Amino acid sequence: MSQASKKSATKATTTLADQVLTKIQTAIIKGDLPHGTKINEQELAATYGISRGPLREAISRLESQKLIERIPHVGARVVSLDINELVDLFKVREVLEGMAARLAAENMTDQDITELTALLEKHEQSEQLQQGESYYQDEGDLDFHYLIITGSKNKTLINTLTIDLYHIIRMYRFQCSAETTRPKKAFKEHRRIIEAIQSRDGELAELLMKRHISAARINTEQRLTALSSVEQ
Amino acid sequence: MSQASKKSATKATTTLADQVLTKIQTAIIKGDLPHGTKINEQELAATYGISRGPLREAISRLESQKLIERIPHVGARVVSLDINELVDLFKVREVLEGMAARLAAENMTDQDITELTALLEKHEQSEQLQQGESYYQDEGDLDFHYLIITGSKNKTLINTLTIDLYHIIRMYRFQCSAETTRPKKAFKEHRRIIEAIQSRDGELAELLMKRHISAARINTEQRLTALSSVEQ
DNA sequence: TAACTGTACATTGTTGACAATCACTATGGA
DNA sequence: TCCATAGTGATTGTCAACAATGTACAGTTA
Repeated sequence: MSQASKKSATKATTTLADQVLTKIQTAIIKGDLPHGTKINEQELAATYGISRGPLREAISRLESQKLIERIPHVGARVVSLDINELVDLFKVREVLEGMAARLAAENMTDQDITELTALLEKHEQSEQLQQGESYYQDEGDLDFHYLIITGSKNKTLINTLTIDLYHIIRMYRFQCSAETTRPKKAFKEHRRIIEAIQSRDGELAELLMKRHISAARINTEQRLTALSSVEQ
Repeated sequence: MSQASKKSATKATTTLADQVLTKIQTAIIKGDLPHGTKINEQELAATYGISRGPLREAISRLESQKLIERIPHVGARVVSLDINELVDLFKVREVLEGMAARLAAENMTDQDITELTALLEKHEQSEQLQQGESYYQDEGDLDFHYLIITGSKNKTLINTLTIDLYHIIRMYRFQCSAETTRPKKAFKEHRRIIEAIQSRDGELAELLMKRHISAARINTEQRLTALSSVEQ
C-alpha cells in the first residue's frame, strides 16, 4: 500500500526542475551542449517547455555539480575542459578512490563483493563481444568504480565523489572516449582490485586503485597533449 | 587585507541571493539556526526582507555546501550532525589535506611560505595573550589550513575542500569549540608542518598533516561520545 | 480504542510580468 | 585612427500571484 503510493514515483511525482536537470545533464555529458556554450535562460526554458524558475533551479544544481559556471548578472556557461584542471581532477580522484578501495575492502559485505564480481564477469563477456566499442566499457567502468565507492560506506566520501566530482568525469569520458586505447589492461587491473578486496587487503586495494587511476591519467595526458599540439 | 576587501564586497554590487546566503551561512554556523531546524521559505524571506525567489536560490547553494538538506515538496532543514558522519568527514579531510600539504610543499612560492610563517607567529602571540579563549584560535587554525589548501595550487582539491566540505567543518568547530582541549599541541603540530613545507619535504608534510587531523578527530570522537552518553 | 478516510490548511513548486544590470554599437571628440 | 561615452537591446535578477502537493486534524467505522 505504501508502495502503491510510491510506485508512481518513477517519473510522475518529481519536480520539473529535477526532470530538466537530468535532461541538461545528459545533454552536457553527451556533448549536445558543447564546452563553453552560453546558457540562455529563456531560450532553454522555452526548449524544455518550462518557466525560468525551475530552470534556474536546475542551473543552480548543475553549478554545484561543476558542469556549468556562473557569473552574476552575466550568465552561465558550460564548463570547458582545461588540461591542467583535468589532471588536477585525476590526482584528487586517485587519492579519494584509493581511499574508497581501502575502505571497501574493510567494509563491504560479502553480498556487495558478490555483486562486484558479477559485474566484472558481465564486463568480460561484453568486452569479448564488442572489442573496439568503448562506449559500453566506459559506462561499465563507471559502474565498477561506483560500486567500490559506495562500498566504502563513508557518506562524505561517497557524496564527494559521486555528486561533486563524477559528473564532470563522466562528461570527459564520454566526449574523449577515454579508455579506448587500453581496455584490456584496465580490465585486468579491475580484476586485481577485486581480488584484493575479496581477501580483505585494504592496503593492496588502495595501492592498486591508485595505480589504476594514475595509469588512466597518464594515458589521458598523452592523448590530450598530442591532440592540442595537433590543433596548434 | 584580504578580509578588508571581503568586507567591502559584501555590500557592493552583489546579488540579493548572495547577501542572504552569507547571512544564513553565519546564522547556521553560529548556531542561530540550530541543527534540524525546519526552514520556512516565506518566513525566512520576510525576515530578510526579500522575496522567495532569491531565498530559494540561497537555499540551493546552502544545499550544495551541505549545510542544509532538502526534500522535494516537503522542505529544507538545517543539517544535523551525526557522530559517525562527522568521523567520516574527518577521515576524508585527513586524506585530502594530507595531499594538500604535500602539494603545498612542492608548489608554494617562497612568498606563500613567508605569509604562512607570518600567520604562525601571529597565532603564537594571540595564543599567549588569550590562553583559554578558543574562539580566535579556531578561526586562526582555519586560516592556517586554508593557506595550505590554496598553496597546493590544485583547483579541484581547493574547490572540494573549501566549497564542498569546509562550511560544515566550520559549523562543527564553532558550535563544539573543538580545539579547546589541545591548543598548544595543535600549535606545535602547525609549526612542524610549516617546517616540512619550508624544507620542501612533501612526504613529511603529508604525514604530519594527516597525524594532525587524525589527532583532532580522535579528540573530537572522545568529546562527542562522552557528551552523548551524558545526554542519555 | 484503533485504524482508516476525507477535508481543510499550510507550504512548496511554478508562472509571467517587472526592474536592474550588462554587452554591444554608434557617435563624438582628440 | 583611436579612445571614450552614451544609448539601445538583450539577458539576468526580483517580485507577487497562482497551482500542486504534503500535513494535520476531525470524523467515521470496525
